[in-house]
Amino acid sequence: MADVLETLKRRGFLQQMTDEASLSEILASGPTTFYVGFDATAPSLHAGSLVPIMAMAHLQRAGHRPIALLGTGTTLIGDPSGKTESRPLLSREEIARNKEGIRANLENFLALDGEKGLLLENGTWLEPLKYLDFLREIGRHFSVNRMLAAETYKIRLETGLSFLEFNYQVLQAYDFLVLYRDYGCRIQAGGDDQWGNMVAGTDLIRRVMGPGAKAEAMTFPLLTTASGAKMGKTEKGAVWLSAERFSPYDYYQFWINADDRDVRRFLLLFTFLPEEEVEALAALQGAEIRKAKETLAFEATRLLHGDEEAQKAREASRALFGGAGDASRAPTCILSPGEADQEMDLPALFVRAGLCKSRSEARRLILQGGAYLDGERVKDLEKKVDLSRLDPEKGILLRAGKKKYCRVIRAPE
RNA sequence: GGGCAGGUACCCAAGCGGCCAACGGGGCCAGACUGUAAAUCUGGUGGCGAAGCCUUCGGAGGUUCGAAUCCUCCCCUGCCCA
Repeated sequence: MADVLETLKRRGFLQQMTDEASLSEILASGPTTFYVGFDATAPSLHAGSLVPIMAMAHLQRAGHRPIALLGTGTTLIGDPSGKTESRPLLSREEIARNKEGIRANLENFLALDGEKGLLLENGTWLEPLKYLDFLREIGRHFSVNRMLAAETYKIRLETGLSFLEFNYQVLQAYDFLVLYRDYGCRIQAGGDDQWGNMVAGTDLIRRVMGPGAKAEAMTFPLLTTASGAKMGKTEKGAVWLSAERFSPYDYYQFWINADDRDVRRFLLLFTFLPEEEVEALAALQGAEIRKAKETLAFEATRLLHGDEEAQKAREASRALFGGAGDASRAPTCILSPGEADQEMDLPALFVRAGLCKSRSEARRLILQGGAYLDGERVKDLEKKVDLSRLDPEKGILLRAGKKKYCRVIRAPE
């Protein structure tokens, strides 16, 4: 069995470990069960969750058994760790809906068939808990003094921390105990903001299961891009993993627009390319780096959306930005025949294609010279576009600014 | 429950009766320069528009020719006290 911990370390996955020697020993001794928790706060995960997911995939490839734990119970509480304010409470219905989306995201990367990997939800054991029993059996192991001193709650102690949220850590620790006891899960992994919650879990296991109990925790770095933004967020919002919320083309573009300084790190984290290959790509200088970015984008898109979608996205990207490739793969807006028969002025067209939010915004765009029709800059606000004779294949290509494209075509009668 | 301080556009934050669609900064958008990078510079950043109009300053009422600005009630947040 290859030293997967070493691999993870070299590829930049590891931030903190409770006991590196012990972890290494556990992983080397044979197939091991480990878990990573995911909050069910949204109907899709976003790119920020990719680090843990990729780490899980590496471990699974090395023969270990991942448990993806969906926080259907803990999400009812809300994790205050490192947050400046509490989130609105989610209903059970929302959480149930979110769960399905997240499951689909995870299954793109991991086998969660119950054999090679498991998908569990902590609502299963948290929902039936009896308050008094829980306090007596689990609550007594927690020191309020220590929890209050924790760094993750520091901000919240100034701005307000409700008793509800204060319980989050206790519940997450309890999760680990349940998984340890009932599923033989010995390792918890997660983002570095989870460190406090994870260590609370290993402590609880030792206290409840006795000093011989060996449970470990490891965290992954919380990535920021070289320009300081949180990984997985763009100005327009999160980079979702669900194709419905964030198209494969947009996903591809997200990666290809990576900052130069991030390319090496991203290739190591978000692709399975061998390290030598990554180093070769990362060594490219100047404009050549675009080759490395194209590889990054293609591989990352392939992992999430599959080979076919990745190829389509690459075709579109090449066509729009390089002049080669098939432009019909570009994002497309289809007009009904009724719509197409009406003349539209330029602002209306840009709004209809979704490139601008309001007519005012479209007007600004056009006035400032950021609007293009089939590659030609257009500055005439009044210009009418005759859509009734659009070529049903090619349509007309709209561009807003440097990077946003939309092809408008007319639906067949 | 009592006392105090607050709630202004994506965020921070001015404004405290007309000159306010609301200073400034950040962010974001566009342009120039580039390599679909970074940095830099310029312009823009509620909506509809030709002028102009319409909707905004926690919510609802009120005073006034005129309110983000004054008054009343309510909601929310933080701090201190119970």
